[in-house]
Amino acid sequence: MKGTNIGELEELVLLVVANLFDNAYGIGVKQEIEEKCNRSITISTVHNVLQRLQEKDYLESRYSDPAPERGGKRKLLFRVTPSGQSALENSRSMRESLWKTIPKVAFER
Amino acid sequence: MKGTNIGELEELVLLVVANLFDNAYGIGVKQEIEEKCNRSITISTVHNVLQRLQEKDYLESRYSDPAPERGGKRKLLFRVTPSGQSALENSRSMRESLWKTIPKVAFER
DNA sequence: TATATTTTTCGTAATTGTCGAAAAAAGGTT
DNA sequence: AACCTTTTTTCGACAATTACGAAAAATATA
Repeated sequence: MKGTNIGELEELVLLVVANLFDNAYGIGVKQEIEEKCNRSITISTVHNVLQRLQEKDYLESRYSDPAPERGGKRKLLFRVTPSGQSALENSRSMRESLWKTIPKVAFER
Repeated sequence: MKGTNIGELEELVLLVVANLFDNAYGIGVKQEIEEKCNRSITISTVHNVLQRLQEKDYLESRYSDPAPERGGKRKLLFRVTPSGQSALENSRSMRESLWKTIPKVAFER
């Protein structure tokens, strides 16, 4: 079922957009993922995911004014929607409840 | 990069296997996902993921004795490996640390 | 042997994850 | 103006994961 589920990378990007708040555009997200998550990712991948999340209504976007710097093109800034917030909260609480009921023996050797 | 990441469904199945501990075989996992997670999934999908997780060394398996019931075929029982446990703990702590730093404004309207 | 039941394996299609290269937009150079 | 450099987004393609239906295997019972 398309659009109803949320993939692993999609969830990560959603969390990073929430963190960056008003600097959440492609390159900002890429850098945050590489620094905070110690995971390499290309800018194309980030943009692809951002766009898909917007189509799923988990993100919304607007253009910033162009920055007065060399190459300072306008940025496409993203923000988590209420649906996006719910999706995040749902996966979090689902996983937490599963963690809580794991019997100790499951991880004994 | 194949085998290095862990998908959303893979993580869920890993958590469910840990929960079921010594009843973690295909159908048990399917039922647990449908009941606890309120998510429908076919048995083929579950088996596919179980197998891939074993190839990634996040699960190990052994055959049970056949059950003395009509159709009681031997079950392929799964168990989370130390690598699997690490993978689970890593994604959990990564996400938790991202949750902690989300500014309040990010979810304000 | 034939049938019904439980479980796993196989083949295939849709969605998600991934990247390289091209296109756009802006400021600086000549 | 014409050209180059930088920042950023868009496009096109392919790989990995997610998802099913149908077939095969193994077992008990008739």
